[in-house]
Amino acid sequence: MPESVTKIWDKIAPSILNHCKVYVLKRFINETLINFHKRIEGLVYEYSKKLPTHVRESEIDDLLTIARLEFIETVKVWAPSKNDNIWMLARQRVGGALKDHIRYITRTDPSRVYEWVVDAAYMYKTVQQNASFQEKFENGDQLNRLLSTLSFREKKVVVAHTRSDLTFKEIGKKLQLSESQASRIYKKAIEKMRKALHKSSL
DNA sequence: CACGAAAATGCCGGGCTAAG
DNA sequence: CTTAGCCCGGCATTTTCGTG
Repeated sequence: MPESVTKIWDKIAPSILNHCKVYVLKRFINETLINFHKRIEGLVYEYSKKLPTHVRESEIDDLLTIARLEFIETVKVWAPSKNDNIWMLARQRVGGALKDHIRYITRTDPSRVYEWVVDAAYMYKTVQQNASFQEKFENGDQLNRLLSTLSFREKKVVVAHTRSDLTFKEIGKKLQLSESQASRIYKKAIEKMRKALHKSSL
């Protein structure tokens, strides 16, 4: 293609693309959403796992709606010439939208969200399915009891990762282990705690 | 001690997110 | 959108354990 033609094309391409998008969105919006429904839902679900149970239950529908809307927004701004895989971009933006929403409700009504990340990452991993866990956990010795079921090394890894916020790589360095080994020990420890908790709740 | 099973470990490559 | 860093699991290898 001669240079002049390329130049013209560059100039009109965006608007052509735009017309296509508008058309497709109008015509096939439902199909598109169905196509991505599983992934969007999965994303929302994953994100909601980080939240306290009562927040998750009251917000999950809103989050789903927000996710869908943001996905549509993403289609509008998507530039296929840069990356033909829209999901890469969509996941990022949808995730951001979810966070914004949580931030928003936190500002509006702080009592609805309780400080979840700070001190207790493992609590959520440990008790996702156990709704009554919050009451039990209010006395901290439940935690101590669970920690006592772990070996010295496991305790060290769990505390380092949750409380001190170290990466597995750093923990590994400290304890003369590889990153993956630290990861596995951590996972095993969490599993152990989960089982212990489940047992004691019966 | 010898040998096979089971557990622990390290490397590597892929998926995912946060930051740029 | 791209990149860098993190986590994780599969696979191969080493170490530990249990038994004759």
